[in-house]
Amino acid sequence: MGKNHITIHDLAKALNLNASTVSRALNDHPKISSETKKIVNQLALEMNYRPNALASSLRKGSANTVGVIIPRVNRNFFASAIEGIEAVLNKAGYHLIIAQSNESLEKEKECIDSLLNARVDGIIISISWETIDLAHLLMVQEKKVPLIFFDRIPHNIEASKVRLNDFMGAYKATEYLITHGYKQIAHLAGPKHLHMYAERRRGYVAALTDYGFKCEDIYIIENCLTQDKGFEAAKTLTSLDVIPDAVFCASDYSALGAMMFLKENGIVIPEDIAVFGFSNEPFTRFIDPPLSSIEQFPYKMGEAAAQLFLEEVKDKNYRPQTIEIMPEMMVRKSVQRLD
Amino acid sequence: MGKNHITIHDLAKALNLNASTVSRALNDHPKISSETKKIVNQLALEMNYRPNALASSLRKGSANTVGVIIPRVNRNFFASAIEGIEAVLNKAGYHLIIAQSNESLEKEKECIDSLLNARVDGIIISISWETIDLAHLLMVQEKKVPLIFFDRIPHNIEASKVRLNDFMGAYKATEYLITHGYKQIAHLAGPKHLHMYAERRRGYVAALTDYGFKCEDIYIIENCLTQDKGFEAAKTLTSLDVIPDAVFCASDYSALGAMMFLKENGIVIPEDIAVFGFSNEPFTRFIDPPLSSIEQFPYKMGEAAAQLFLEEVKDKNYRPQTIEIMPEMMVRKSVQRLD
DNA sequence: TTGTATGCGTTATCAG
DNA sequence: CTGATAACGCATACAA
Repeated sequence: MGKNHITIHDLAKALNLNASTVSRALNDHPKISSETKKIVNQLALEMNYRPNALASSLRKGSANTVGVIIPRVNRNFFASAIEGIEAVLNKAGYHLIIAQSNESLEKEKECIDSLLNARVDGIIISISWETIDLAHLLMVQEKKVPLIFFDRIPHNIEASKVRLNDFMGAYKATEYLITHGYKQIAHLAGPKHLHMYAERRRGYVAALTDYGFKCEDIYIIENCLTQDKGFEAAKTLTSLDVIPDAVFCASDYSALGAMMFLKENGIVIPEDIAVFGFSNEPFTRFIDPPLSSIEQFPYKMGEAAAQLFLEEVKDKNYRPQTIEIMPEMMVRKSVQRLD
Repeated sequence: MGKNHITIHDLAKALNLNASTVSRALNDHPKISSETKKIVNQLALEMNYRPNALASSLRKGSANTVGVIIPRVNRNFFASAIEGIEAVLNKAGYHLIIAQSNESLEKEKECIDSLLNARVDGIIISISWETIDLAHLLMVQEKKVPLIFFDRIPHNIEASKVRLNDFMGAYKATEYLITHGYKQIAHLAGPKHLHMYAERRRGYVAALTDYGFKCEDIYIIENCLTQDKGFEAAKTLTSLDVIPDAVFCASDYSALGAMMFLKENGIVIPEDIAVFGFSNEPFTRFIDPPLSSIEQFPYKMGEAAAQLFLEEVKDKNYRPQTIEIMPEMMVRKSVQRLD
């Protein structure tokens, strides 16, 4: 592998120049004659020279690279976020290294390690569900490597963050249901210890309270994020004395499961029961009836995270900032009564 | 950035050792005393030393890294493929650099450039739709960098490839429709110049022919891959003198569009018209009725591509190989007549 | 405008 | 078993 690569020395020799002159010519250094630049660049092209980014980065002390750690690429939300990050950072001359934690703290640590070893200029991360101990993240900060969180954010660490306003997303959805005549609104909730789900629950409760509704525990199904759990939840809810006429779900998947149960049992959506999801997964617009949901703007979140990195890297005495993305309702037939 | 990094020299100085001894100790070199190894590793831990992967790679002439170029991460197929590639290559000690071409030849060339500059040990690629000129890919081979294609494959280049047997996927789907009593089977086809769509069309035609059906051009809608095009196609097909009773679509999205038109116009799926898609997109199982489709096993394709790379890199006089993945039918309600 | 010398942090080679 | 030295390819301070 070693010997068949062309270096600036090869170019220099061929042109009777010094390697440093070649280096400068290739980098468009101001005090190199345009004549020299021309012949150097031409020969470089002819000989198919490619700069060794490794060597260059080593010398410069920076690889112009940002590491992105996400739980999985195979999720619409994270894939879109990556695209947003990439759009901003490419424009600024940075490359991306994408690493997956697979929802494992152990793997997340490994990702951090290799990114630090690769001397990335910064790390943008959405943490795994397992990440409670933050030692590895604090270590990144000790190394003075800019660290930006997005979407899944630990609260007990001082750093730049891009967060979704989950509270408002939930509030708006619940409010929509209330103002469109639904009276008994249930909630399929996520685990309490995860901040974003706690917030969604809080938004749901706040809307009910603000509009003078009672919030009853019996209408809140705990830890209900998957399709299966949603199915079961619908079964539970429809067997209550007073059956709810709407369900606000913390996840599109539990919403989907609930819809399946309802449809199988002849309960009409949204006439009998309305369903509202969260995340605006691609499938929501395709199912029958199309599922109303909360759009999180992952692309925008990615862009914002990248922006925060750029600011932090530019300004030496930068102070951590938090950007809040406001979600939007995507109202579809699953909540529109024909009246 | 430069000065606050700990190097093997720092460790060496602190321990009154030579840098090379430290290096060897950290790399678990056989002829270093276990005593030395212990103290070195301990100090490394204490001082939070991290090896500079850039320097190491430069010196070793390899970064143990493979580049993956795909059109977009935000597609289920490619995201799954990446996971397959990563699973295999991580186990073999390689890292991944993921680059997106955004379906642009220009961007694809840039990706190739930066990957080569990063001195990757190989490139695994699914080419963009625009990629007809292959100069940049041939150049990779000239540089003796292993190049593996998957899914989207140029035919006029000698290299290792992982391909889906599109022909059989289409054949099976069409055959299924035939053997389940459908008589007039239409086809929403992709662009003829793209090999995979040509193959799907060929499979469709072959099945019809094998079973003694006439294959009529009027039932083939050209260049029909999107939801909108599928919608229009359904409109066209249902206005024919003899309306088809089944549609085999080269894409799940055109299938979806067709289903939308049919449902809106009171045509019952699958009683009046059956619909078969291709790709097994996640949404296919959620829509109503669930859409039958062809599973392409992207994760498996990724694994296979990674395997090919490993073989090629191991064996100096390796000869290009092609692995063919056999797709499978996912039969769902969109083709199951209740009879 | 160009050349010289040096170092980025490792590792490989050659001694001892 | 360990040490000294050079080299990977490039970029920069300094000199000319």
